[in-house]
Amino acid sequence: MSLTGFKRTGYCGDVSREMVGQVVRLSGWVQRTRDLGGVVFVWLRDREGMVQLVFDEATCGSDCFRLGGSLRSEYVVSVEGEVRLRDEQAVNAKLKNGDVEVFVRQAVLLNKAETPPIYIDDNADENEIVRLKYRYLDLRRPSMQKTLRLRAKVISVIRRHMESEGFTEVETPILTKSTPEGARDFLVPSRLHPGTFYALPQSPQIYKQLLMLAGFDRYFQLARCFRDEDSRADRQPEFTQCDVEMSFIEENDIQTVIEGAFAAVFREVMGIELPLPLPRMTWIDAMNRYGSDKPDTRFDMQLVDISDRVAGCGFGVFESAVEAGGTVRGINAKGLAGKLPRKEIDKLGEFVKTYRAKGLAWVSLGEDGSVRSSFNKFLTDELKASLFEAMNAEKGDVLFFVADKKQVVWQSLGELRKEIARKHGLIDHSKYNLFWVTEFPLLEYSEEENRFVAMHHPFTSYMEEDRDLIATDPGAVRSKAYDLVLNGIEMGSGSIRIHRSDMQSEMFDLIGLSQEEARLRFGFLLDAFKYGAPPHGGFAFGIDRLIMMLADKDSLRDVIAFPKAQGANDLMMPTPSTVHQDQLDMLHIKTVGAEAEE
RNA sequence: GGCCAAGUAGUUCAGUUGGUUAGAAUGCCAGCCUGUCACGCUGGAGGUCAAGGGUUCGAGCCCCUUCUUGGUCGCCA
Repeated sequence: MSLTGFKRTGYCGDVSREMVGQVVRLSGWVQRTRDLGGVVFVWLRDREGMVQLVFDEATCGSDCFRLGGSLRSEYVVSVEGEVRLRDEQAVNAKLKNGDVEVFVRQAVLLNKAETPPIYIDDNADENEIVRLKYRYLDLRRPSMQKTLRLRAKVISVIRRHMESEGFTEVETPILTKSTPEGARDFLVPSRLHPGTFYALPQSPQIYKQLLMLAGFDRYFQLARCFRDEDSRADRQPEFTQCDVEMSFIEENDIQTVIEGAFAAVFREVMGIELPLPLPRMTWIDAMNRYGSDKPDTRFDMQLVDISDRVAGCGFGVFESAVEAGGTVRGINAKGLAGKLPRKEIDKLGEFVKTYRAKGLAWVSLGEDGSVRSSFNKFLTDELKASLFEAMNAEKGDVLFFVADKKQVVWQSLGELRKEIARKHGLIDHSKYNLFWVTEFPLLEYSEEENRFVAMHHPFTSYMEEDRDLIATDPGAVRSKAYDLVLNGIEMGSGSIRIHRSDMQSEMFDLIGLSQEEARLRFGFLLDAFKYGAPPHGGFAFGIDRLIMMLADKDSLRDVIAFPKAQGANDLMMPTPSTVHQDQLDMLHIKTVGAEAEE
């Protein structure tokens, strides 16, 4: 049927008490029908919500009444009818406009629908596979509609904030150049240049630095980025970030702009005032206290270094770790002795092993004054007193210790404190703890590659006061890099960049990138820096993750309209998919994986 | 690349020690019903138990392989 002459007067969800007596025209999808024989009730749904239609033969005539009875889930209809107040006992309190209903006078069936494979209902609990396969139906759910509209609002707020701060939005290419270091690139073969490839951008990093050189001074972009790495619940191969760069600035200048954007989002979208400036925490402080460079500070349970106190205690695990240059640290699960029986503790022991800890030492202080421990034999009164003092231990506490290399201790205890907090409800979910982590190390040593690699990226500047360490102790050099952290999730990161080509070459040397390779990959950048590059720095934060936090979702898939599944595939289309040999020929690709078997 | 979990009706799930024709709820279809709102009542249809192989008189269940999906470690400048 056509829609001729049937223009709607408003949205189903907006029909309200104030409209009683009015004749309205509505269009939407049938949510549910209840056919009582002599009267048919139909819930009609559109993006604003639902309203109950009443098909009564006396009001709408026999043809229309028959049509009402033939409606099924997700049929598309337009109706005209009068808004009436419901009888008091017939009010549905669960519907936002459950006190009114529309008595249909005319109806047009615009389209039928097959029985949908999933329920269009927020309470439905379908498998992710089915939801993703029928994403266009999944998106009809009110919660999905709400989340995507929240997303649009957040993006709008960010864009307005950046514009008001004098930033110019510039689009940078999607077809760009593959770079060494960092994540794997998605590659696009060139038809015109056999054997060569474009790469999809992991971020517009180099472009935005070149824009600073070009004198734009303040740039931003809501940039789509691509990384060919394995997915996680909070990691998609394709994602959107707000990418920012500024000239003639120091750390605090860019941080002020960024936290202003977050404050605007929290104010306008959540109605929450963030106290500015946001707190700062140095990287080493974050690692020592929380075992993570993105600490969740909504609960305490901080790490305590007990390396000095266990020297000579006789417990081989502790002593050998310290002797090997490692460390022994612990956390105190306050008052959880009753909730952490031996079996639970053993599970936590398995838990830390996934983070390469070899084991988990523990001391449990019973309410009755008893003390049980995995290293009871070595727990002399003297050691007990020392440890309890260090750990601020009282009756009812459970102490956990890991002895290993610093990185392993940090990570395993950092994850363990989060795991305990999650399981025992120690997290205050009403909090939004947003703060900066600063002074990241410039380099980290890669055991695998047997060299230093850039912790942030190789364009990051170091702190002047650490210059002398470059020659003597590169691993200790701090950089002008900073992350923004929200409730234990990394929102984004940035840095002050290197703006002189000699310093950039020095950096490439440090990470073992040969002059030839550097010239091949970044020659244009080194050249560009010769023509008057201003001091500059920037930041980029993930839009998807921010929305995930604001919408209180556990997965990025819930905040992206058409997300990828874990295997970076789209289950709806589906893709990736094979292509015709003709297309491959044009791209000078000769095989389709057949020879991979060899 | 590793580890863990899952895959049974359109959907969400149950399925005992390996034993008759694989069940429930919901959805769907048909009939009845004038105030339902998770409408109700009656009846009906609906299954490659992910795929392949093996063990067995007999496999949804046990074993092997593969595939798919989720979580995760590594990885993610």
